[in-house]
Amino acid sequence: MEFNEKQIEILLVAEQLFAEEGFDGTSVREIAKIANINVAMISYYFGSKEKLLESMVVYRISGMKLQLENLIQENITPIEKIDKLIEFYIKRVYNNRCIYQILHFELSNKKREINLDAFTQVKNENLKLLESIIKEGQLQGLFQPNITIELISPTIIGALTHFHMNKPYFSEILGLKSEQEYENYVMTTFTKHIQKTIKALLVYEDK
Amino acid sequence: MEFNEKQIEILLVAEQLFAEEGFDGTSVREIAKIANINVAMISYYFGSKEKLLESMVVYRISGMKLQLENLIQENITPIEKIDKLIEFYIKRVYNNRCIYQILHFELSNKKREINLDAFTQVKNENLKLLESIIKEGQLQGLFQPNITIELISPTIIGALTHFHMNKPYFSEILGLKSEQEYENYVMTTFTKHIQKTIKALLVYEDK
Amino acid sequence: MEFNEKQIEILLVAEQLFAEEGFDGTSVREIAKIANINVAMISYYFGSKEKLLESMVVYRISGMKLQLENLIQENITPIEKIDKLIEFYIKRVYNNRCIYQILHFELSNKKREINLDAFTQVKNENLKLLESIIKEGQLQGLFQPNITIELISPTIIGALTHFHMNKPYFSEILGLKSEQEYENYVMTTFTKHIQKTIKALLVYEDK
Amino acid sequence: MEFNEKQIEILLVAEQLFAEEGFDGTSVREIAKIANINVAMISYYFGSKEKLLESMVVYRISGMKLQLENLIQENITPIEKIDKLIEFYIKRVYNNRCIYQILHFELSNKKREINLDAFTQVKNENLKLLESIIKEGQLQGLFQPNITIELISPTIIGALTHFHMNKPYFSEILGLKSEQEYENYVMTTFTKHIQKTIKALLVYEDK
DNA sequence: GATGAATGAGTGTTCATTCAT
DNA sequence: AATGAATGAACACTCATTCAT
Repeated sequence: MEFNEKQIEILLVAEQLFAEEGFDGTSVREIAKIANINVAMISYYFGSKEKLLESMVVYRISGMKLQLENLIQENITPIEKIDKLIEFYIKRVYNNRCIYQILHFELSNKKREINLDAFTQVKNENLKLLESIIKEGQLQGLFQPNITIELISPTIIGALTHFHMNKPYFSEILGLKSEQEYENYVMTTFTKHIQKTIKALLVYEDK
Repeated sequence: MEFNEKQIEILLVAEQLFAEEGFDGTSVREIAKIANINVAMISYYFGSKEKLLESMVVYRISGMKLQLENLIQENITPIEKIDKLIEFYIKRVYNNRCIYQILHFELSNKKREINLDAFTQVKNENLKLLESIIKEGQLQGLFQPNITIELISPTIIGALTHFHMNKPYFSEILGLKSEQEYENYVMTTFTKHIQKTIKALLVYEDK
Repeated sequence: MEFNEKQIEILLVAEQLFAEEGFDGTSVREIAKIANINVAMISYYFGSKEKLLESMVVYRISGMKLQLENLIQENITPIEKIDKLIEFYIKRVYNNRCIYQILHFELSNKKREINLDAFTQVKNENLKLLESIIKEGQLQGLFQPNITIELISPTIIGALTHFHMNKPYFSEILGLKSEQEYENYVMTTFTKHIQKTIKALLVYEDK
Repeated sequence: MEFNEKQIEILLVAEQLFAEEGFDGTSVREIAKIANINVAMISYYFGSKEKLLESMVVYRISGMKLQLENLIQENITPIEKIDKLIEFYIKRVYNNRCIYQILHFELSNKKREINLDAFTQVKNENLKLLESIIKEGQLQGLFQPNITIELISPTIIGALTHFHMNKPYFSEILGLKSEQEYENYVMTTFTKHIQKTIKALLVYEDK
């Protein structure tokens, strides 16, 4: 599916609004007003408000697929790979934070039924990649056995999501005064914290 | 603020619906129907739908306050305290998962402005308690210095929240076939994973 | 099902509008405006526009049921019974001409699916009554055999309906200048014409 | 007014839809989709949806005009003429049942104002022809005097129209299982019933 | 001559809330 | 104290039509 310029503009406006006010909390009129188009255009272009959301998912996920394959190829240690993977992961979630937030909500919303196969596929690929890195590390005797690999990804994304959802609170206690400072914190201190946490987990010998 | 029996029933019904379908996705008629009361009761008892949400927050948080004070008193090692704290923490979030989920989204919703002072206060107390434990451990040379204490709590809650939001996905890949199995997994494997992760972080010596 | 005063007022307004402008050609706002009520009342009272129509049918048909049973009991000749039946029949259709017109249309409209069991029942009862009168006449040697009884009723109603649908045309060529004159024509000349027609059919010996 | 091939195709599609779902119940998009043309074509070719209807009337009526003139010329008895006229009449209405059904309702619709002069003209010609046949029969002493000639035509068309509008009901009670059986019934039993009815009326001596 | 894009007005319905009792 | 009736505003969506090309 391909989108024209006007459609993409609508998608971007809608994405921000959905993230800020929720899907149900956003009216098509609001979207139309901000996107500077006629209300009817949304039905015209996407069919319905729900289909607009689906198109949004398609649009965003199509831009997430590839990219990280070459990460594992590089001739670096598993530890470094983990660092790189986490950095890449956090960047991706942060850059796509709107759609992540929207889906985060709609996923847990029993009412809506969106086709999330593409999204699940992305998650599965991530999981497989992570698994291969960890197994490589375990073979080399660097990582401990008995790692619940499936819970690593939610630890990373969950921490970031929670942090971001409570942005005002954390900005306050961490003294982050601008959007720039906040983003900088995520990309440095926060990323390092997560990297350290996961690496610690991997090498930590439980009694 | 105190609530009578009928009000509490409304709060419980509304809590579940808000969690399942979102605040905007739930109509007062729906609540009234399930709670078996007249629609007008909601405005009558709480003033408005928004104030109902605020009352819900007050009601739930008032039941969260105290409790953990005596945790730190016990004559056990900081490591054991961390274990206990995390277990307690996960249990609390899991048992109050509905209100957590609701707040998770309403917090990040620019439209809504709920008074969250009580909630912030709880978070601050948690943070202080965690801080005192970690500092105790650091003094005893058990924990590393340079821990970003503020990011530990979001790591715990974030992981759990994310896990729970993607319940269908994780139930699938982990083979959890019933509600009971799922809850059991959270209380054992998941809890151990988080405990291990945080303890690893605290003792892990970064190069 | 029972209707209160306000509901009946809405039904009457809607009936006239549906008859004049068709179901699809009438908006609920138009009904609300003329009935001097809020638009939301229609959904509130009847559930939807379609259910309003169904209620209208129920309301009108419930007033049609009984009545004619005693017609056949009277100790008069079959010929006189036919006269009485036709007069009664024309009066009933004419007095309920709005709902007849509406149903006439909606019946033949593939889109709509209204529950017409009650209406069908009325038709069947009419048919049975007519049948018994004609058979009585045939037994007495007054009426010819080989009457297609099922086609008598459509001849009567069809003629009246067609006449009424083309009211402007017939008023013109028959010089009926007022509503009163028109109604008077229906009740006298038209009725006599139909009575004569049906009686002729019943006694007419085909070669 | 002349129509090109494409216009005629649109008219035919629209005619069927208008008959099936009513004028207001049919959208131009629906017509365009089925006729496999662009939506804008309808406004482009006909000016508007309403003018499309008017064109349809013009188109259909132009094909109805002549034809029956030679019926009366033939050297047959008035009775036979009546039979022929009714047969011709029923065939014509049946073959043009779509436009008849449409007009049936739009005529009685106060909203719409279609130019029906051509249609009225056809009706007047029919009336005149019928009148001349009956007067011929009366002169020959075959028909009774005191016939309300204007009510004969509505009796014929009305009966057929009513029968057709209630097609499902009559198909049911008459055991007509296919379109073919139905049409056959109209052309034989129904036609004979009407012929018999009208002839009976004409020769019937009222007490 | 013909059409895809776009529009403003209108559709039926649902919303949270208020009012009279 | 409690509620059924009622309301105006808003909802997503569809309509016939127009316009630029």
